[in-house]
Amino acid sequence: MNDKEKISLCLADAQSVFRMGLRKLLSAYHELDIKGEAGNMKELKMVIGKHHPTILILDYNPKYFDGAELSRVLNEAPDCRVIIISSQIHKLGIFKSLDLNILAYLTKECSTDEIVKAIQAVNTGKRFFCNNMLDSLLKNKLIQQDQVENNSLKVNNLTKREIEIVKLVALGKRNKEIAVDLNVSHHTVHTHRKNILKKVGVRSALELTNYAKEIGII
Amino acid sequence: MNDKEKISLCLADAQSVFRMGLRKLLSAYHELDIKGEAGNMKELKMVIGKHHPTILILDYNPKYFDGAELSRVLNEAPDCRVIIISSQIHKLGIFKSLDLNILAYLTKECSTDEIVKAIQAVNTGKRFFCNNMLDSLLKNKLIQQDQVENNSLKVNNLTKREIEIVKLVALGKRNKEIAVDLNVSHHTVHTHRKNILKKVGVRSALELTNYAKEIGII
DNA sequence: AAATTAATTTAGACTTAGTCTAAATAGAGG
DNA sequence: CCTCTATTTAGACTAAGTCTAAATTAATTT
Repeated sequence: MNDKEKISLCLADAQSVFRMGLRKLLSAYHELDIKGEAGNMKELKMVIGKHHPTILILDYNPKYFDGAELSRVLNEAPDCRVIIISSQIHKLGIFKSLDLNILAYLTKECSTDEIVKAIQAVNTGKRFFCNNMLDSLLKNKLIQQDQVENNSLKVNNLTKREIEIVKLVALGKRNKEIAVDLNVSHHTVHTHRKNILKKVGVRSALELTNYAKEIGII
Repeated sequence: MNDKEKISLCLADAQSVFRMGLRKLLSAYHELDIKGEAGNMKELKMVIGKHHPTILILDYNPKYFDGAELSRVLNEAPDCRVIIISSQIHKLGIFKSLDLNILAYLTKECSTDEIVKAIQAVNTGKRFFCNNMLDSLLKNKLIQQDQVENNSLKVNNLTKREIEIVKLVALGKRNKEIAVDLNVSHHTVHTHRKNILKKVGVRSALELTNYAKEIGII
């Protein structure tokens, strides 16, 4: 096979053992060409700059791959399609990330078959969500059944004002502080907060904050 | 090398890719003999029963490995020493688990070097906590500096009564309900609760519940 | 034995958050 | 014009978290 016909891949994961496993798995597919690996942000910038891969497989754990820097790097590499393969659904900026070139979301527990399928789908510009990921999103009420359609997701329920409130609540601000910030009565903030909790289906500011992190509002 | 001198290993992890990586990593060490793998509880019971390994390397993700059943299986295999290698620190029943034969805790991001070191330590009956794990526990205030000593941990701060309260709070019970349960005034429950929050270093019942799950109280 | 300390208990005052009902205003779209 | 949604304000109530204060009991030390 001509090298130019090969799918150019890079692996970014803080878990070196997982990278080893991915290499082993993908070595059976001769149309795939693994150009390089990265265990942190610095290495990722290097391999992207050096190899310009068609596809990047990324476990985006924010402890090792800074979100803001990641956005910048990926924006500078618009031709690089991204597969997120994560064990940390909690910190997925999943909906926010749809703006970027992230086409697939996998969990680390998904089958090797799904990993290969994801690569093939993404290579032809299609989206792919593994079953684990969809199950997890459904179970955690991040999405409803009617928001899943041909492996694409449509969200989110909150209004502009409510999202403003969520951001401030997530910062740990009190209702009265938020009221000052937004130049409204503290009763208003109170009501918004109540409506948000009901809409999102959580019971406290802490749970709401977790939700906000999950869907990438903050 | 004689087979009887080899360290008999089994791998239990829902992530097949990670198992592939571990196999690849450990294949370089000829004193290690990987007897079998398991991706779920059913398979784990089979490989333990069949191979009676000296060491089990386990990512104990409760979604795939039921905690209660795990305890039972490990109790029935008292000679099997366990290395936990997890990406989900949040759900670690770490202190509770010290009763079992779990001698080492690693994160999936730790270096391959530390994995090998852990196996060697555990093989000679020693405990091992990787740097990531200790950092994480310290950062999340699950332990304080003075609770780390020669790679062993001494906890926990809470009194008997406080632990009773925590359990009931974690069930979502109200102060007045707890007061009835324990035959004390709701003021008492109130004060206990306040003291617990302060002692644990959290700010709400929800955070306390998370803590209780982390340290294995519930 | 006495003193000290930790654990458990009770109490009151205050702030904040969450749950409820109710309603006014403004804008978009049919 | 009517309706629907978003936004706003308000009051009453329950629950939880923060504060101070103190009494009783058990365990430990001196």
